Amino acid sequence: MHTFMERKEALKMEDYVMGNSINSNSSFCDYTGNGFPLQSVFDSCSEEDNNKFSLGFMELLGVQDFTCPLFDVAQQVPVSTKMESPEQGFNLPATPNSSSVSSASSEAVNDEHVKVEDDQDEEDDQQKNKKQLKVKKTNQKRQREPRFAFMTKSEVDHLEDGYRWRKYGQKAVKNSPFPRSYYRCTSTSCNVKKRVERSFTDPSIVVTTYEGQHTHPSPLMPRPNLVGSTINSGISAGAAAAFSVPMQRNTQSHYYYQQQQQHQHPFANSLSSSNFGHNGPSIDSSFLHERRLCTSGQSLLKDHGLLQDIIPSHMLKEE
DNA sequence: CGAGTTTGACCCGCGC
DNA sequence: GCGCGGGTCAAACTCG
Repeated sequence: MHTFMERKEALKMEDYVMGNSINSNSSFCDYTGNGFPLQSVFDSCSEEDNNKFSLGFMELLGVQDFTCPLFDVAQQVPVSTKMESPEQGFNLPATPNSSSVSSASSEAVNDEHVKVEDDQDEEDDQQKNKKQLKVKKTNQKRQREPRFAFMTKSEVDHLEDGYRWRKYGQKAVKNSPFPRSYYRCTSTSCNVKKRVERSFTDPSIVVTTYEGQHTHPSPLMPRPNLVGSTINSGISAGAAAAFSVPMQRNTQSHYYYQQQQQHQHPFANSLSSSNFGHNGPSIDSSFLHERRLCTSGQSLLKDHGLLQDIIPSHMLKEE
């Protein structure tokens, strides 16, 4: 946990990636190729997911139409394992009980089954736990929450975003001297996770990946629904709350607000400036264009404005 | 003492 | 099938 002063100091450093070291030192492809795969940015990308994405996660962002074509890259999760409907998927709070009906139900059944089996051998508690874990994993693995990643130039790894996080893991990242930290929202029944890692191409850049949606208001942001309006963009408050992008809070609102005024929040800027949330077709084509260019993997990053903060790296490529 | 962090071990998916 | 890497768990530890 960083003190306010530390945060403040760090935030002074905060300078959304655009026009900064990343594009000067490396392309996004370089970047994503180093411990931050494209799918990690937005990896809910199957055709089916695209629909869900557009109806759920991106709906939260106020974006619908542009998502499908945008996020069909690098999809790795089998379609059949994903949420069965938007209502069961991204639209619902990412709680263990509701993240996926199919998952939750099957999980419960399997858990029960496993328990019955293992009760025969009481000494096998550990094994039992592992079994349950295994079952859980096999069922949970399939469903992936939509992820949202953005990069921030900051000296501190863990950016304050209004939510409380508990670190549950840290892993060394291949090809990177910087470890990746795993955080979970401390609120019970809220299984939002985030990963924080530092770009090794530019150690001053922190890559934060959010996964899931908060099922509760920010403990440090008593009226989260005001955030959306404050941002003055197409982004919904739900999206802001869901992905808890570092933004203004009561305790640090002034600075954050200034950040937003000067740089604008990545969400705010990119979304509003791109007609996010208005189902505008224009954004679709432009993003599509970017994405195509990106997937071609040829171009260098240019200044997209703040889009670079929230748009997956593969979308940030530009001719 | 509770909440959060650290860290080694484990599991799983994926690529070869 | 095997090895690697990502993601998670959970015991031990730290801190307030």
